Amino acid sequence: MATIKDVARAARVSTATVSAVVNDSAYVSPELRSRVISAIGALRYSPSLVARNLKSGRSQLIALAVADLANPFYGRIVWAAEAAVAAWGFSLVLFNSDEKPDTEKRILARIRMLGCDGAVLVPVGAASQYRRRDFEGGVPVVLLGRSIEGDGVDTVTIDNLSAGRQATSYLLDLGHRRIGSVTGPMQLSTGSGRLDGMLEAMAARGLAPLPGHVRSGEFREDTAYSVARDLLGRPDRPTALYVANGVMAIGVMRAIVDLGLRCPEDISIASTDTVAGVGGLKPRLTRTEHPVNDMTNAALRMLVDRIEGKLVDLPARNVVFQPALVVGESCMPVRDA
Amino acid sequence: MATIKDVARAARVSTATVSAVVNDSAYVSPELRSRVISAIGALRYSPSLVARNLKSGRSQLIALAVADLANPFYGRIVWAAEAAVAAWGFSLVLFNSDEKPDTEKRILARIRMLGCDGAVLVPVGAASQYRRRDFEGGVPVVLLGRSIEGDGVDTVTIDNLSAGRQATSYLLDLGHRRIGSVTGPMQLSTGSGRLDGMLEAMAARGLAPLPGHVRSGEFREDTAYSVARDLLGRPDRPTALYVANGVMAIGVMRAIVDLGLRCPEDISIASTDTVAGVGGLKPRLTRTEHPVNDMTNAALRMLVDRIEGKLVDLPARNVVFQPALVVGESCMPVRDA
DNA sequence: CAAACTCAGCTAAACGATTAGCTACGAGAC
DNA sequence: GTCTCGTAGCTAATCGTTTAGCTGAGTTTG
Repeated sequence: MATIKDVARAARVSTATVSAVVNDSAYVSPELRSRVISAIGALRYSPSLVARNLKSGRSQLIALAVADLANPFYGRIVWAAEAAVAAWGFSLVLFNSDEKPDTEKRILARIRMLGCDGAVLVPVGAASQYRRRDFEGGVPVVLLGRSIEGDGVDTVTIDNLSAGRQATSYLLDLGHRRIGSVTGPMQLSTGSGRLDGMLEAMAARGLAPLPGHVRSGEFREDTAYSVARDLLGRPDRPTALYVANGVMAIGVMRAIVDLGLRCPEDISIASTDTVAGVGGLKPRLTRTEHPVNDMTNAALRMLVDRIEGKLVDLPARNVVFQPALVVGESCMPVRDA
Repeated sequence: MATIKDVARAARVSTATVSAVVNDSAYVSPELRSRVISAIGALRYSPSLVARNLKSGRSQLIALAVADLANPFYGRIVWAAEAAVAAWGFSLVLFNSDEKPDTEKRILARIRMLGCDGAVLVPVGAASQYRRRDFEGGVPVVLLGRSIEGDGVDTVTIDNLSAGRQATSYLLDLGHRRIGSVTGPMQLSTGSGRLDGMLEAMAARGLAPLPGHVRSGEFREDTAYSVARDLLGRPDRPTALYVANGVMAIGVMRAIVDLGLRCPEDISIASTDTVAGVGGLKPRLTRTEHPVNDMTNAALRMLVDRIEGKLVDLPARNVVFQPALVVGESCMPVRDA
């Protein structure tokens, strides 16, 4: 690989002149400029970002650590983040913490070593270990999707309470009273928040789920499948279910099919989040959706602001997005028992 | 951020000694070693990969450029690649060329500037611009998923011919004769290969699709939707369709629903590839599946071999994986007309 | 006892850029 | 003709590591 010295030698100028041409940072006479340019072409020179970054202290890298890459929801975040990062002139370094706090810790250390200019994190665990700018030293961070007690750090989240409330209210409006829920881990805001919203909606009408009708577990399809199989196998099974995320909804649907039940005839399903691209298959889920693109863009905008130092002294900001109810065909009015 | 000099000063040793302790690259007396270790702890020192990489010429970065991040198929590749890259001790830099050759070109330049140690590329366009080790100078590359004429570069692909043949043969075995196809761009091996496989299977029984029953377009849901709407709206519509990828299959399914048709009663669908997580929804697709994990791991293993210089002189290898037919409920025997 | 080894730990030169500060040349002012 | 000023382009320091090669004290050997 050709270096700036090779170019300087070939063009019979100093490295400073080459640098000036490359970065357009100082006036260079047309004569020398053209010599430099043709030397660059001849040697197929491209400046080393590594060297440049060592000098400047910037790496042009933004890290994204998601909680579970296997979940298509995070796939959409990755997609949006890549586009946003590229638009800002950075490159995206992707990590998967796989819902494991230990892995996340290693990732944070790695992000620091790589000298990433900033990081967007979907936090794992309930830890308040995330502090702005110095969560592990120096790197600005924005938390995405899940909120964390440990304050002082910028966050972008969804209103989980509202998500649970909206979906459940829809079921209640259809006349359902015996509503169950398959929800995520209680230590995550996305788990407890959505369930709280569901309970709140029911409480507002003087209702509460029957004992055993609320189950929580990991945000995974197979977890949801087995939980749903059990829950729906009971004699007092609910007439409707609120499912707290997209892949879980798929698992629940699979359980319904395998139990010989039909959706929505035998059981109505409303969820928060869905899996993109299942729109063509029957029944289309009734669910609340997240503005994934807007959320991701907001997170990156906040991060870049921090990186560019505009907001050094600003206190942490917490942006909350609202979910929207999208009606499919997975719910129908309750049949009189 | 503390540097190696700070640590050296605090521990009253030279930077060489600190380096020796950090990298375990030379014997250091227990006395000095412990001084260094405690200084590292006190200063929260972590070595700068940027500086290290400048010296070593390695970046510990592996780039992955996929053709379309919005396609869940690539989501699975990203997932598998992140895991494999991390297991090898590298970090993953992710790019989306969005099926645009221009974007891909910029990405290649960027990969080069970042000094990535290697790159896995899902090539866009038919270009033979990809040459091993010097496709743009210096960076080892493995092409994944699509093959390219321009030889001399390692590739990992799927047997597209076989995929098309298997899916179509299944439809033929069910008695279908008027089979159509919604397939991808002909300039991509994944487009033409799968169609060729389909035609081959039909030809083997002395058949061929009717004119207008074979449509090609971008590998996108909305493209497939409109193509399918048109194709299935015709009076001589096929009794079965072979759809060349997962998101297209979703689009076709949506078109079927919107036209008031039923699958599989009115039309059978067999596809290559599917969208993960739709397993719970009806009807489950009959499709050929790619061993995405194996393919991705194979690509990374080949890349790492090149990076470590084991195979400098080895000619390019082309590994081809076999698709497997997975039977769902989207097909049924043809009804006698 | 001096020569020959060992080897822990140090000094300093890279790696490939950026950039502060210097040089030297030409033009304008008197 | 000299002095000043402006400026194109150069020299060399710097970023934070790694590492070749050196130093000097301690040990062995004849």
